[in-house]
Amino acid sequence: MPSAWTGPAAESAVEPVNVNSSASPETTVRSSYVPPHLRNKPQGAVGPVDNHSFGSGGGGLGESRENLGSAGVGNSLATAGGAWGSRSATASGIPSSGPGSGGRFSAGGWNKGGGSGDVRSNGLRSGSNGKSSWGVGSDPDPFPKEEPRDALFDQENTGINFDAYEDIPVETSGENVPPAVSTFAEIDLGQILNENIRRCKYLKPTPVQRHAIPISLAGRDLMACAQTGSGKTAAFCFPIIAGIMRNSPPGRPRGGRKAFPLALILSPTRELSSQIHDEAKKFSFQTGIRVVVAYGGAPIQNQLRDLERGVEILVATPGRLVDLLERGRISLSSIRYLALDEADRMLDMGFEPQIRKIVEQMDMPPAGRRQTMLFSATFPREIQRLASDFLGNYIFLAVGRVGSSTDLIEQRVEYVLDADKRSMLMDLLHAQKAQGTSSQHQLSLVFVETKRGADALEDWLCRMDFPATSIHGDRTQSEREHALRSFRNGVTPILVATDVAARGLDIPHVAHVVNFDLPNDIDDYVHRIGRTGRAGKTGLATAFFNEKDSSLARPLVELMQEANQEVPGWLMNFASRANFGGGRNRRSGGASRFGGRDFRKEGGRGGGDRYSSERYGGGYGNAGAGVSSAWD
DNA sequence: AAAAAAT
Repeated sequence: MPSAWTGPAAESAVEPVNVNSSASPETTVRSSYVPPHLRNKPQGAVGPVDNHSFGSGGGGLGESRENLGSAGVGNSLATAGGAWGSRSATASGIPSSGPGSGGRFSAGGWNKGGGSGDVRSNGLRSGSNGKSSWGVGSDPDPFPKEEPRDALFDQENTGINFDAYEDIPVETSGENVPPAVSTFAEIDLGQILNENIRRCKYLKPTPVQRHAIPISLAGRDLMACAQTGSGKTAAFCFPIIAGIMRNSPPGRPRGGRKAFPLALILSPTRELSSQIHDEAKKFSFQTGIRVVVAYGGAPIQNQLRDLERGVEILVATPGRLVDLLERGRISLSSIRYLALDEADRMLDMGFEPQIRKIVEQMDMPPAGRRQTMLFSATFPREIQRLASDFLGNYIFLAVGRVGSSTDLIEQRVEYVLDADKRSMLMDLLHAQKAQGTSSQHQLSLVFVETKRGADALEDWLCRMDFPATSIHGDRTQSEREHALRSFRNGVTPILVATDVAARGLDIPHVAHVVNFDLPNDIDDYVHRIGRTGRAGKTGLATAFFNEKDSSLARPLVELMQEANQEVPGWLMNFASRANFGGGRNRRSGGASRFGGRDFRKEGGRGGGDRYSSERYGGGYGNAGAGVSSAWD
């Protein structure tokens, strides 16, 4: 069901890279994952193979992404009319309406003549130029030698407010917990990795890194509560990479069709896997370590070929990995490191059978002969069972959410009838646009409840001339990747999303999260608003609330009060009117913010014992509430 | 009730 954006005309509007002249290509074109089916392809093959529905515009998309920071992209930066900057667009001589974009850009309101056919051809050209100037080396080295490499390493850390990390509460428990470090220099990660850390401009470790890295380097299993944006990915990648370098530096490919990865990183969504893959590749630059990603929605042949070329670190979603295992193309017998990211999310999504199959029923070495790291935002019973089954004598680490219970995220709730939501959203987006400067994108992430709703809203926004795109599970993988990329780099600074984007995705600089439709579960709300105010920056979250959301009123008020937010009187009324014991909405006061506890402390070690609802570590607000359930 | 994930 292609939306307006999937047509060539729409594509032309979103394709140009942003217009902000003050931003260099290096900082505006984010590092992004190149899916297997786009790698090392002769140029002409990209469009058709890619299978996205952008028509003839397709080839350019993959290309411009593949050549980060290339001259080609710079070219389009200099000339293309960005969606935000009508003035610049016209100043660059781009017609205010072009072939194929007529109707949609006549309504005015957002910008006049932001995109055009000319722009699209520019985008395409940039792709081709990039291709020819940089080439796509046929070797696995992801970083062509000069500028592009710096571009990649520059991306993640710009503007992280490290001071905001200082106050984050951290708690550890377990036997002989290795002491935390306060600098990277205190840990022996090896020279190459240290160099990559420097390239990434990581000046000092984040709290989760300070604790998790020494724990993992000491060879201990780890169960950790930490959110994306806290530096979690590096926290489990550094020890893996350092360990591989120290104990079994990558040698020749083993040959044969079966791959024998040394480390496995499981994550719930394709986008998250792809993001981890990007990070891991940066960290293992010039180590010889090969990082391969495998997930569904992309042709398996390319992943098979990548695996055949050798893999030390495999990043995967569970479904595709099971497929590959069943085909006998991967053996887990060499696994020495296992990391499960967003474990609660994976269980929510029904992955437990696949995960258990991967970890327990294939040929992976058992706990004790491998090192296991489990990350989860909450600690319900299923996670606890998973932990006692997968981990041995582990250390428990809980890290507060960056910006939790602070005023880093300003939460607003507006009473809006369904019929008025669109016009209200329009007002917010206009206000958001007015706040942005020409050099700084003000990204807005709009959550809706259904995939249909996402399509509808995106279509409407586009018709109203808002530079919007969408991400949800009915879109093809390449559409999803393109949407995310185009959002991240500011081409379409409005992203309409279902909960596929609620967790895990680390999108820097989201200025505004709009809950166009509120979720039913307060946990989901917390995750959604967590897309803003990241890495110590401030953010704004606006929710549209009406009678349909009554059951969320009480937990929402509690949450806002904990975070010292101003709660509107009418919402208080909803909360007091709400029938008591609103089932699952009542659960999880604080676990999503400062999560959980070491349940071993409660004598519930092992199997069937239900954990008590008693709390521990009360110093951090509502810690641990998430594990008591409505069933108790 | 919806979303995500292997085909």
